[in-house]
Amino acid sequence: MKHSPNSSSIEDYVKVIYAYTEWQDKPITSSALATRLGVANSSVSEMVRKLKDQGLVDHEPYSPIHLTAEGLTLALAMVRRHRLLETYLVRELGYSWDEVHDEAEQLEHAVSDHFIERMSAKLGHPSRDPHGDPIPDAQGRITMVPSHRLDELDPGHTGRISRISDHDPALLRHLEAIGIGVDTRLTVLGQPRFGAGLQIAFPDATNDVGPLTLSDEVAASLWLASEGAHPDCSVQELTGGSLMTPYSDAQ
Amino acid sequence: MKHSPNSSSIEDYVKVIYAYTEWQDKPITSSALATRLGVANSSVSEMVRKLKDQGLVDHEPYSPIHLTAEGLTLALAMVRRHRLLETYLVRELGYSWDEVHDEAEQLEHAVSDHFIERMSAKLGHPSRDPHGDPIPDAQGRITMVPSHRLDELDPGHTGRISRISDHDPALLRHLEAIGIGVDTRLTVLGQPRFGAGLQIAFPDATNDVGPLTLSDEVAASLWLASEGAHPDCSVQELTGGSLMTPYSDAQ
DNA sequence: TCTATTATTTCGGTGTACCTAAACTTTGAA
DNA sequence: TTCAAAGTTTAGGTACACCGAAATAATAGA
Repeated sequence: MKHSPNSSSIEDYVKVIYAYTEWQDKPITSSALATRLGVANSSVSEMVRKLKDQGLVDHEPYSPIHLTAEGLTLALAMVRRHRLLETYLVRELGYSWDEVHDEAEQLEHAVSDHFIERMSAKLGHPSRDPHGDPIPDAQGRITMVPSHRLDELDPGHTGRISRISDHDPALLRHLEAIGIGVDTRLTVLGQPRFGAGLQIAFPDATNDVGPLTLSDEVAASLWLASEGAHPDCSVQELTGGSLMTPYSDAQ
Repeated sequence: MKHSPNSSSIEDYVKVIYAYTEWQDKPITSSALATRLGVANSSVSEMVRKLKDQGLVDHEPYSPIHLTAEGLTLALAMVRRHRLLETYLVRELGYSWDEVHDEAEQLEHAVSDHFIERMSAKLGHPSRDPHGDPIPDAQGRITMVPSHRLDELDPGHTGRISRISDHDPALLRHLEAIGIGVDTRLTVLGQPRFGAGLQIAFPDATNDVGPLTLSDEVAASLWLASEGAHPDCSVQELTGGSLMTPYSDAQ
């Protein structure tokens, strides 16, 4: 029932379980969790049993792992912490885009709720972090934006980058170097195939370095929000038991 | 020799050992360390052995504990972290005087050196925290101010409060309520005796609530810097092996 | 100087979060 | 339908930072 002295490992496990389903539906498996946390499979089995005892996950042996409503609440609180911290480090302490992740990773376990809310207020309660990821509010609600992974789009699709995965600093520097950031406008030219890469162009004069080829790996780290039709924000309630499902463009 | 994965317990032990000798000379004993850390004596014995193995303290069984040069360097780094964090929380995030200690206590183990230096720069490299305690610079040097504990002064002594011990939030609120803060000007009227209290007056019109009696406990938390003669700052090098000795007024 | 008190250390044991290796399920290819 | 490969859990073990109780050293008073 209660998960009293919120150890930072528990917070990490729950956060990774949540993150896995943030942009797709398949629940996480034991080994995927182990890989993402950088621990042995056996450590995951043991820890998942503990998370289950504390009511944070549902789990049957040899099956994937799901967050309970309580686990989801904790996960969203951690995601809020992480993304607010990243935003704060960039805006208030002059961190560069690619430096913030590791610092936020440490800080998210150490700061108090009071600290988080002060920070949020000082920043004007932002709803996106520097990578374009949505920041849950204090009640765990998230503002969603219609978006697709670049490597899942057809040629001709135009929009602006709404989100960039923040796990590889080298990638972030590379993207910055070639002029791609959150809100950069792009047109998809050639369809991506694994190993073949993705052709894109910058419709904006400001970024006009002509067509560009991105590797599949890079394309998979970029999300494009369509222009027109769904400009921004369908809000979903996430506090209760309902899992977040990313907006699915049915065009 | 090396104290590689700087566990936060090690940091706490070293910090407390240092703090004990910051305002007087007697080295700390095993049991005093245990009390201040809130752990059992047996835990201290064990941990001190480890600190000795890592070259952070000198210690013979049944004797008091001294920091080595290396230990002092680590302690001063932690003190710098703590005091810069307190200053930052007050100045940038609107924390009140009495809220900062616990938050800083957590954060000092989690933030990177990069974070600390950004913060220091943003604050204009302050040399005092909100309690008036000196902040060591990045090389571990401290700017000292001549000062005495209020309960060690004779009647007639006049000066301004230069430092207030930050360990009791209730005390801080009380002092604020009766108009005493860092830089408040005071005159000592009646000599303190244990259990009897200390008589003081505010020479400043702004604080003129007349003579006041403070308990010995409160008086022991207040430091008075003399006016005139020694206005501010004799600087001592603290990086190497030399322990800090508080300025001693020979008048 | 001897003893009683106090201070400190040693000893055996706890919980957490890891690990490797072995045992066990599940899955999918033949 | 079977069985080997892949995925998962169990078993046994480590390091860390604690604990209380027992043993030992220091100290101070008679």
